[in-house]
Amino acid sequence: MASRSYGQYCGVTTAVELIGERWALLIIRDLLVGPRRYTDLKQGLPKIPTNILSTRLKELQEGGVVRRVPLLHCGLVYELTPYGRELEPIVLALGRWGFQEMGDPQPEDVVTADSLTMALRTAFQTDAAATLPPADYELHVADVALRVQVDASGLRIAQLQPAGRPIDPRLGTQASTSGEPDLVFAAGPGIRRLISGELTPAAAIDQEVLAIVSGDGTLLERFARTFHIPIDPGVVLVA
Amino acid sequence: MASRSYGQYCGVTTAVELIGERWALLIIRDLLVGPRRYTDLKQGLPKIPTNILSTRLKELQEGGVVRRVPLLHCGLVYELTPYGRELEPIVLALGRWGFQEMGDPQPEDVVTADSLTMALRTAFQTDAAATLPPADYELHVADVALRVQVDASGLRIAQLQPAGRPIDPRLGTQASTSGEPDLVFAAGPGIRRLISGELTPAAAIDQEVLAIVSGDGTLLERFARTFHIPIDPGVVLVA
DNA sequence: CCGGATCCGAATCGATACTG
DNA sequence: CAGTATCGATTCGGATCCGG
Repeated sequence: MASRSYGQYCGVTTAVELIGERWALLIIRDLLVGPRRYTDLKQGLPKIPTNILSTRLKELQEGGVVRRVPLLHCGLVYELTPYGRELEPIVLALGRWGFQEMGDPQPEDVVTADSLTMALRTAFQTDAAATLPPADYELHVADVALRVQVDASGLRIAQLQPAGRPIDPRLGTQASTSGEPDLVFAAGPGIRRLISGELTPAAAIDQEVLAIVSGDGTLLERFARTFHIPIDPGVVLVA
Repeated sequence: MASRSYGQYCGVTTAVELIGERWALLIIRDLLVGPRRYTDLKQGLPKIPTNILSTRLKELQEGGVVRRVPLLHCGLVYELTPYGRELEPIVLALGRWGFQEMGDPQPEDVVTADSLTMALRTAFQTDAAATLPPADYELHVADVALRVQVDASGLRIAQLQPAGRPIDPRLGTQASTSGEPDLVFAAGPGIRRLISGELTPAAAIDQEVLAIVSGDGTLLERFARTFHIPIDPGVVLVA
């Protein structure tokens, strides 16, 4: 099954042979959020053909990136190996890099819980979080709902069921959430322009990119400072 | 020509749509060394079909990653845009990640000047270079020859012609090299095991992984400390 | 429902040949 | 030097099917 070789003895080449096939890095992105069942991955990657998903999972296992873990009486999950988890900073950096040229969504584009979770991680500003007071948000984008807790020690994101309860904690990085969030707000894909700094929180509300559901709206300012990906001006000139 | 979309509105997805096609990241790796002609790229990627190379270059231009620059009376070169150059830390990190699972070379595998140049950059330890005295190496691997200059201010690598002179300075990141190197040595692909720390310099010479051509052999120790990618023990256990 | 395997047409890739 | 053109080999995508 040795994938088509590039014929070079080089670290970059080896990396690309391990994770460069179509869909592979998106599978890894989702697994960076937490272990996932085959079906979870399929739902999180709505356009992936099932044969491709199973082929990639097999290849990633052979490459030592992914591991298959049976759950007692509960099916099985795929998870990253320690080697696979070393890709986290790379995937986050790629997400930041791609963010700058995302443009506006295609009509067919969806936002999934895992992709939004990772997007928030890519945008997370550790130093801002360390200097600002803690905050506890509930964020709704399209039909995904996230509980986002920020304090000086870092970032914690839990995925909520449409109903409002966190999903299966067995599978999760999701620790149990407690109490009520300080701010609940809903946004569309235009939230990207809040994170890029193109829009202030006030402007975002004005343009109906974002709406406050409940809680202290002034926290949006803190949110925007905690999650931020500056657009490099050099990039815009080039594009 | 909009490449097959993954159907998600996400930074990682956008990044993979821009640079995730087969061969794209290897083209970028080579362009990170310096601007290159079409023919240079073809030689540095011996197994790439020419139609794929031209297709990728077109796509990378549309994506704002690569730029086509005519040279006065001298043909033209491709170079990274500022946006493309932002990929440097990502490609270096991928190279380090892949390095750990490179294993031994396939019989067909080649080592190119650009891939070796980038490999040295991935392995470069800034802090070791800052504390160690400067050094000036000439390194031969297979039929590529590099002049590698290290001092506290950083790393400079020039590609030498088989004859021994640096190649066309017009195209180069290659500044003119001066004087004689402190150490000239030749190695095979096993140099990887020196860089990983599996082999000491003495053992590398012993096993004929590496041979000193001229100069002060004790500098090999300094070389090994300057260029180092530790193998994560966790990885080995998993693999 | 979970975790895939199979089949088949469409698109892409790879190898070679050829051209301004 | 800098690519196109062509064409068979592979892979991908979409749908269906299957065993537990």
